[in-house]
Parts: sequence; C-alpha cells; structure tokens
Amino acid sequence: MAGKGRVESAGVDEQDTKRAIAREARRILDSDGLDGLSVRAAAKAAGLSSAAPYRHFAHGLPELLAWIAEEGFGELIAEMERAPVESDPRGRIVEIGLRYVGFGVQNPNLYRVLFSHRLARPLEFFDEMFQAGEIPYSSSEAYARLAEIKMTAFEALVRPIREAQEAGVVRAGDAEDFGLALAAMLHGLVGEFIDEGLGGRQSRDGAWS
Amino acid sequence: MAGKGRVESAGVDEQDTKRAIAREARRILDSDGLDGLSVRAAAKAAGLSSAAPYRHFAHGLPELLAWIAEEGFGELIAEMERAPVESDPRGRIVEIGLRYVGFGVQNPNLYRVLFSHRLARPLEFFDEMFQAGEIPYSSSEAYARLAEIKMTAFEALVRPIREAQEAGVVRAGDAEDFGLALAAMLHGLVGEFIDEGLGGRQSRDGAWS
DNA sequence: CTCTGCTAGTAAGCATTGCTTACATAACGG
DNA sequence: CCGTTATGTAAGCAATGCTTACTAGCAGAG
Repeated sequence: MAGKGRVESAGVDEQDTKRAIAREARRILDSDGLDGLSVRAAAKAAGLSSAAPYRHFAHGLPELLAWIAEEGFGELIAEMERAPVESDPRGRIVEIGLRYVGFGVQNPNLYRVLFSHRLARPLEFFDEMFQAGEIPYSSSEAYARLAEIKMTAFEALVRPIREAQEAGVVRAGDAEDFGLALAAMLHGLVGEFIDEGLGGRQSRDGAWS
Repeated sequence: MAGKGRVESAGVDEQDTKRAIAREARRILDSDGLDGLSVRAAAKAAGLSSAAPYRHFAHGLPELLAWIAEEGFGELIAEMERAPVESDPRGRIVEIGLRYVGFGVQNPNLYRVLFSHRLARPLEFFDEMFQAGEIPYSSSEAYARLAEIKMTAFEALVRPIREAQEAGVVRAGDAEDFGLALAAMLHGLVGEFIDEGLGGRQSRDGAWS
C-alpha cells in the first residue's frame, strides 16, 4: 500500500496537486493564521501524505510561503489597478492607497506573509547562492518570481506618481523616493489597523468593513 | 540527582534566574533572530534544564517574549527621550522620529518582536480572559505591563506633538490622530529599511550605521 | 517487447520544539 | 520538628520540518 505513481495523466493537470496543496495552505492561513499553517496540515487537507508537498515545494515551507505570497501580491496588484482613472491624477494616487490599505486590513494573515522577513531573507539567500553558483536558477525559481512580482507591485505604486508628475500636478522629483515614502506610510497604516503598531489599541474602530 | 531547591538565598536576588533567562533569550534573539530563539536554547544558555523557564514564565514562550518586549519598549522610549529640546518644537518631533527609526534599524530582531502580532494577540486574549473572570489579573501581569509601556511609548510620540500645538507651531487638531499617522509612517519606514516593505530592494543603502 | 529511467506518491523515522507531569530538594514558618 | 512553598530536574508527549528508503506507473530507447 505504498506509491501511487503517475496516475492522473488523463487530465489537463500537471501541477494540479501542487495547486491543490497551495490552495489548502492558503485556506488554512486565512482562517487559522500563520501559526496554524503547517506543511503537514496542508498536505492532510489535500488528502496527501506528509512528505508529498516536498515533491512540489523542494524547499519546504519557505517555498510554499513564497508561492502563496506570489499569489497574494498578484491579488494586491489587481486590487490596486482596479482603481478608477480620475480626472485629477492625485485622486488616483489616493484611490490606490486606499485600496492598498483596504486589502491589507481585509486579508491580515496573508498581508503578514507578504511582508514577513522570512520572505525577505530567502530572497537574499537566493541571490547569494545563485551568485556563488551553488544552485541553478530554476531551482529557486519561486523566489525569483516573487522578487519580480514584488517589484511589479512597487511599480504599480510608482507609476501613478510619475504620471501625476508628468501632468504637472505633483511636484517633480524622484518618483521612486516618493513611492518609497508612500509605501512606508501605507505599510505602516496597515500595521496600525492590523494591531501591530504603536497606536494599535486606539486604531481598532476603523470601518474598513 | 534531581531538584536543587532554594539554594541561592544569600544573594540580593529573588528573580535572579528569571533575569538570567531573559538576558540569554535576548542575546539569542539579537544574534540569531526570532527563529533561533527557543525556550530550551535560552534555558541551556543560562545553564538550566528545559523546564526551568516555565517556573518563571508560566505562559511559556509568549510571556518570555512579552518580557523581552517590555524591556525593548523601555529602551525605545529612553532612546526617543534622549532627543534634545530644540528651540523649534517641530525640530524635536523630527529628532524623535529619527531616533525611533534609528532604533528600529539598529535592533531589527528586537523591533520585529516589539510589533509582532503574536504580542498583540495575547494582549487581547488577556483582556477577554480578564473580563470573563477566567484569570486573575496578576497571572497575566506581564501582558498588562506590556500594554501599559506600549501606550507610554505612544505617549512619548504624542506629547511633543501636543507641545508643538500649544506653542502654535503646529496646526491644532487631534494630537492622537496626528500621533497615529506619525507612528504609522515611522513604523512603515523601519519596515522598509529592515527589508520587509514594498520598496525593500531599493532601500538598502541607508547610512543608519 | 523489454529494459531503463523519471515522476509522484507513500511509510517511517529523526531532531527540535513547546509544554506537562512527577518528583526531589532546600529554605521558611508555625 | 514538620508541613508548605519555591525552585529546580528528569522524562516524556504531541506537533512540526524535513529526510530517507521504497513503490508504482508511465514513457522512451534498443
């Protein structure tokens, strides 16, 4: 009663079980928080053995989290880009900021994963290992994609700033520095509402629905 | 070869071993990060058995972290209040903000503990349990003290704002709202420099020494 | 057709961790 | 002098991350 082999070759799948594991992991994360998420729990929820996830996420939990974060950043970007184009470019910046904070508040557990330093560190490790030639690019592909989409999300914040500058509505300057400051403020705001900030006790009565 | 009893009664101590455990835990936290910190490691570093810490930190790791966070907030407050009194009250606000960010950047692992949601949650649990009468106040004394000093830290940020308002140098308004926004911005900035923020890859070249 | 190799699972187990339980020892108070 | 309390130890449980050996099915080479 061991070993199942390449059974499901008929379907369109390929990475079907991989997606199933990630989906269950995401479900557990949303409902029970990061502390409730474990490789075993995700595997069990997907009807697999404890070791199965390591076939699809060779680096184990970090890579699983990276996968989830990649999806999460995608959702965050989509939410930001859903902001309507206003007549005043400044209004669009505000709209995007509001959507950013709203997304964080509505998905606190996911948001914490997105900006966990456990995610930032692997990115550096990947850089080092890749530059040292210890590992082929593809084996840490997930981290590379994560770094890319993270920059894309940042770009989604910087672009409207640049547009506002080109329209002459916002003072000229380094759009990336402006973006950095904006990202810091939004990130800090989410932290406050998620109950991690200094003013956490006071900031619980927001109506972010 | 088991049991040592109340041996060290001659010293001035009382909570000597407790402080020793916390000190080792802090050392491990600073050097190896939160992932490297464990109750057992702290106990071993203090020359004790694995179960010893639970005598002093009945709630285990969460309470140990709360203790560390309490010390950490004390250091943060001290650092902020070291800001010189300037002629311009606005300058003092900036000075305090700079010291806040500097502290976070220089103590990243501690800072992450200070604002971990694992710390925020116990505070709520404590509130609920206390209001439900399930637990005497003193048994969660550590969390109560933590909540208090956290508000003190926030107060250290709000006070100079109020002073600036009274001096007429800063537009009047709700100082707590201003403080909340300031806390959010500073928290977000630290996050960026600590490598958790959206612009993380770009913000590494600060000279915070 | 057969052999070889690859893919994708399983079962079992190791080390670590948080925490609990049972126990031992020493100081203190009546 | 004896019970109580404070403070430690040893041992062990359950959960977790991860590894190792193994198995089963499919695909292609000869």
